Amino acid sequence: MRYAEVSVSSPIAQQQTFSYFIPPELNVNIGQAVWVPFGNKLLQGIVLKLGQYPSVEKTREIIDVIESRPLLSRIQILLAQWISEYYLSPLFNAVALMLPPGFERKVITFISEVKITTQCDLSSLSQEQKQVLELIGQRGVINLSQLEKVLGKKKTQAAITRLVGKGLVNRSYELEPIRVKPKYELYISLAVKTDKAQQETEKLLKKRANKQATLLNYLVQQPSPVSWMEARKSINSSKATADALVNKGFAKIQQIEVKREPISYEKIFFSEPLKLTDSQRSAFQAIQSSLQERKTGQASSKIFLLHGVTGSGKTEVYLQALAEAIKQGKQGIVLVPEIALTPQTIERFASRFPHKVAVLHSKLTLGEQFDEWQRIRDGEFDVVIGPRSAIFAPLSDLGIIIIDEEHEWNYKQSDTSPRYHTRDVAIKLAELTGAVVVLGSATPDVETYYHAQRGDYHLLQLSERVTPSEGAPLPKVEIIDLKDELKAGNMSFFSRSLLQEISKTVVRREQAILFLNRRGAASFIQCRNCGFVLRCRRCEVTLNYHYAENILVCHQCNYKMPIPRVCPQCQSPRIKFLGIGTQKLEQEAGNTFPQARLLRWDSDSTGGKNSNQEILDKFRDHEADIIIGTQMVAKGLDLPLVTLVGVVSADTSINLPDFRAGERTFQLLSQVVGRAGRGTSGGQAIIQTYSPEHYAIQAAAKHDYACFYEKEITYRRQLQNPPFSRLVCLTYNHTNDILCQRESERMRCLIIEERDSQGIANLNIIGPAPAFIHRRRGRFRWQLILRGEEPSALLSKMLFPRGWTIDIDPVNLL
DNA sequence: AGCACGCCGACT
DNA sequence: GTCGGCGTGCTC
Repeated sequence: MRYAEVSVSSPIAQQQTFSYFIPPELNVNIGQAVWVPFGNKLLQGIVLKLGQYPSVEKTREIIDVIESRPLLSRIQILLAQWISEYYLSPLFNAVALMLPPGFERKVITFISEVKITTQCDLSSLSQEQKQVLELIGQRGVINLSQLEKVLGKKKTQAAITRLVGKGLVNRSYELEPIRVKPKYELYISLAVKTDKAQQETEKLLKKRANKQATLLNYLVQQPSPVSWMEARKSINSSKATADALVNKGFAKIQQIEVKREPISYEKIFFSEPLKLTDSQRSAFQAIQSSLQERKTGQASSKIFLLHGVTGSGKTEVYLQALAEAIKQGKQGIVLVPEIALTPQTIERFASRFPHKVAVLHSKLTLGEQFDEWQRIRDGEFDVVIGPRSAIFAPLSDLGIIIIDEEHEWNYKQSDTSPRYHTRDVAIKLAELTGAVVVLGSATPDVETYYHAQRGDYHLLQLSERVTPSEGAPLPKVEIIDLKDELKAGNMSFFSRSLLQEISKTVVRREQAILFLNRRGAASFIQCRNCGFVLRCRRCEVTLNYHYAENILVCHQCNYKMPIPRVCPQCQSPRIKFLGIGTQKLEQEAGNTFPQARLLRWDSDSTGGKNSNQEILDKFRDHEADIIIGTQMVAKGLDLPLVTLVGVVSADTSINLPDFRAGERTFQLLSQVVGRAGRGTSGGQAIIQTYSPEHYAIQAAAKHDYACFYEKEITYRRQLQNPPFSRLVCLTYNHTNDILCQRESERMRCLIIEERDSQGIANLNIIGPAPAFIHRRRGRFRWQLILRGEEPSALLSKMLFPRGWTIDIDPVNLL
């Protein structure tokens, strides 16, 4: 095996690997990270294959291995290759999902002057070139990106190219410094035998060196080296005291590698498995027997859908299923939506499997993430819990994958390539490892439920509510038609019914949730004189007014500007604020219920690391009576004092031009309505809407998933939308709208050509059309949507110029 | 993504 | 001529 097929971290690499010669002195294995020369620079790469022959005639040599232990297992390599092929993403991007946090290192370019300067032709140089030379002259070497900051990117590039051509300057490359390192702490221990130390303690006491005596005595009692920081704190010692003992040879201080731990076990106690209800037990037993079958290697991949309303005890089923997998010597992954990754969730798992639960989470410091990853690879954990990326945790023997709230859209990575869906990756991974997949939700994704109905997945139903009090009824839901309120002359945000119930709730010293799916105060501002509406300069959307900071904010690009005194178009000072957001609602609620204490929870009110938790804690401790918020309030955990949920407007998500708008609305409403009455006192919910007859609203009010599903699946079948077809969303970005349209039309023709040459039937091409948000961050966007049985197969043979993004199985089409 | 190379218009 | 601007092609 003299050649390696390497996936390199260059964007041009796309789907291919590159062949490199393995120098005889290097020991190169599959899955290893290596340094390779690529063009004129050094890149990181991962060895995916070894072979006797290269795939091209001319090869270069691998420079060195980065780490002797392979970073990727064979299964992970297969998974990365599948992701790259299926989602049409560059291979290295797929590989990178599985690398340890902080692994990737950028190349930094430096510019330096050439020593033998021939001074003759300096006069013929341009302004920029002279400037560059001058800057370099000051220090000898300069970072290219610093230079670009001073002179601008294009100018610098041009100037440097000419100067290099003339032989006046040189380029050199260095790697960005390693971002994470193992953490070391000072540890102190005895350097002599115990009896000798005790003798010395006596001597020290006689000499009245009490501090040294105390420390020495403390060290005598420790069986192993102790953290110097802890020792210092517990006996109030000082560095001078320790140094004195070290110098005399009685103690020694050394650097010991420590792992940063995100879970603090101080307040976590072991929890026993709970007694299961009948439906929980039969669900558990189905999973258990599948796990046992797997062990003997008989069954094919098994996927379960655990369908149960909030409070029906899905988590206990997960816990016992995990315990079963662990009993068989396997490990498990638990995926939760990012927002649900609160200390309570972690604690629930950590207390059942003490010190055996790893957390992977973007809010952890890079160092914590790095250590956690290393420890998972070292086999220190049985369970890994985290958001979607945790599916790539380096476990050696995976037995079970649990995806909680499987309908959550966050499980699809939509912003960066690879645009993968965690559920589909999990199913693929289960196929490769033989693991069992458990999908859990109260409102399953329509596509998931369809597969369960067809028997592709095994459906497990949890019918009754178990927590906190046996059989607590689901909240009673009232739908308010806002048209009737208008007719009755009620112009406020609160219907008469909601107003009354909020007052009653506050008086009873209970809590209420007010839900509104829009941030800010006003969703747009308009001139009363000429009708002009203020829009973002870079995005084709209205600017939202934010009350707290008294500014206008673009919810697409976060552009901020002060409120103009007069209309920019007609100079009229009569500007009005229209549309409602959480900030405005908070203000209104303050006026309407002056006696109530309010709290707002949306992405504007949460900034720091723990603030979500802080707000939640504050509310749970009854430091507020009413919480006002966006989707976040729908996902909070148990809030036993909440007896009223008010949906101020159910209409924000219902009218979006996306075939999943109904599903989205149903899920959101079901979730938020389910927040009421989780305690013993029961609860009720009020949904305000202008479309009271809409099936999603009706079904959510009745807590009737089956009813919603039947309607929804009928529509999907009629319009041939997923799960009856598969979609691909192609978006082209350009600063020029005309070019953008032209390119989209050209691509449409190419796709039709390819479709017909391959003889593919049943493939619709919708568009091109401007995207719902036509302009974002200064770039126009046009879309093509493909709908068919296997739309991605066709695209893999095509070439897409820069500016195109391809989203396979998109989760939203906006 | 960078970077080299090559072609074309503007200007000393 | 020469410089800068810009499109094109290449990286095992």
